[in-house]
Amino acid sequence: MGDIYDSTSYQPRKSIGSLLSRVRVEMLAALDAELAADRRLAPLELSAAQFIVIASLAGDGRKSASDLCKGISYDAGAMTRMLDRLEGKGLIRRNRSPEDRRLVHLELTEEGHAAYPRMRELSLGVANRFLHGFSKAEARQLEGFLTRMLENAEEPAARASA
Amino acid sequence: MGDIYDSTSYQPRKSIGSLLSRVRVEMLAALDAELAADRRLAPLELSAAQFIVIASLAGDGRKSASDLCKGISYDAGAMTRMLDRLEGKGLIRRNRSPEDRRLVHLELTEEGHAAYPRMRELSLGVANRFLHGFSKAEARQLEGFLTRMLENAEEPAARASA
DNA sequence: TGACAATATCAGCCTAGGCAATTAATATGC
DNA sequence: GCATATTAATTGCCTAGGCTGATATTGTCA
Repeated sequence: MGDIYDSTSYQPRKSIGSLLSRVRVEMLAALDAELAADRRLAPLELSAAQFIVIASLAGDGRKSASDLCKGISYDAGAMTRMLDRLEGKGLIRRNRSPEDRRLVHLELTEEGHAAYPRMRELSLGVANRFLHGFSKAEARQLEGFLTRMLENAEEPAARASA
Repeated sequence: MGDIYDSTSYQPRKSIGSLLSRVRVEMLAALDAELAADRRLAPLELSAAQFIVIASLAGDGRKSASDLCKGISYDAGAMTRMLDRLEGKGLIRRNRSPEDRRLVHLELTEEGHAAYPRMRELSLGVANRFLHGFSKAEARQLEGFLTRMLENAEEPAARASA
């Protein structure tokens, strides 16, 4: 249960952090390419980031902008502008909440709902491609590892291994 | 060996891609925080991205800018500017190659070499913190999973699962 | 050798996220 | 009730990466 990396053998460029970043870059690039190549979705010029927002809204109906930010650790200012773009494309709608007028409730438009299944399908294809050769058990294990790393992130800098 | 995710159960926000992005964000933020908090390194105002470049140069001596770009899939234009910054901080040196005058050989300055061990130490601490509770076998397994995903990225869009 | 392709670096423009300050609305404490 | 704190959304400013084209240098091929 001790430290995983030690001072003599640790190679930053080959560590899990670097690998993670590179895999992420490749997955995002792959999804962007799919979104740009799809005949139906190409005109919308969607990015992977925008897909995540739409997927969040497609999941459980009505959310506020700040809910989204918390959910995907995204800057609030950047979120405002992303919502501007998605609204401009006619994929989402903003509604001031009557109960709490600070809030803006977000929902997919009909067009957003119509486009989502295809987006989800492309995303699924990319995920499966990157997991090619994995058994289902391995994939679940990987999910578990990443989840545990996220939980470890919560702990406020426990000053491990000075 | 079939697909990992299927159309009925796939939840984009909870898939490996999303998890990966979130873990990466947290790790980068943690490293940025460490770099900013360290008494010795704080004046250098280093970012996690800059650390990766320095780590690459600290590894095996002399590389060119394009070598770096290929190694970490980074834009060439962005690399030029990052090297400008690192040169401005006195951490690296540029040398036009005499053999091939298109190339710029890069190397750490004395100050760069002096600062690197501490940077590496902080990075190691962050990595170990995120892997808290992992056995060494699990960590190796995770490295293997990510490496396999990277290899899967190579295949030019095999049109899996249309 | 000479035309043309390829490569490395760099500079300009665009996009987009992070941060700080602002505004509006609500919650809290006295 | 009123002053203060808190929260949500927004805006402006800054930074930094991605893309395109320009320039210099080298490789290729006839």
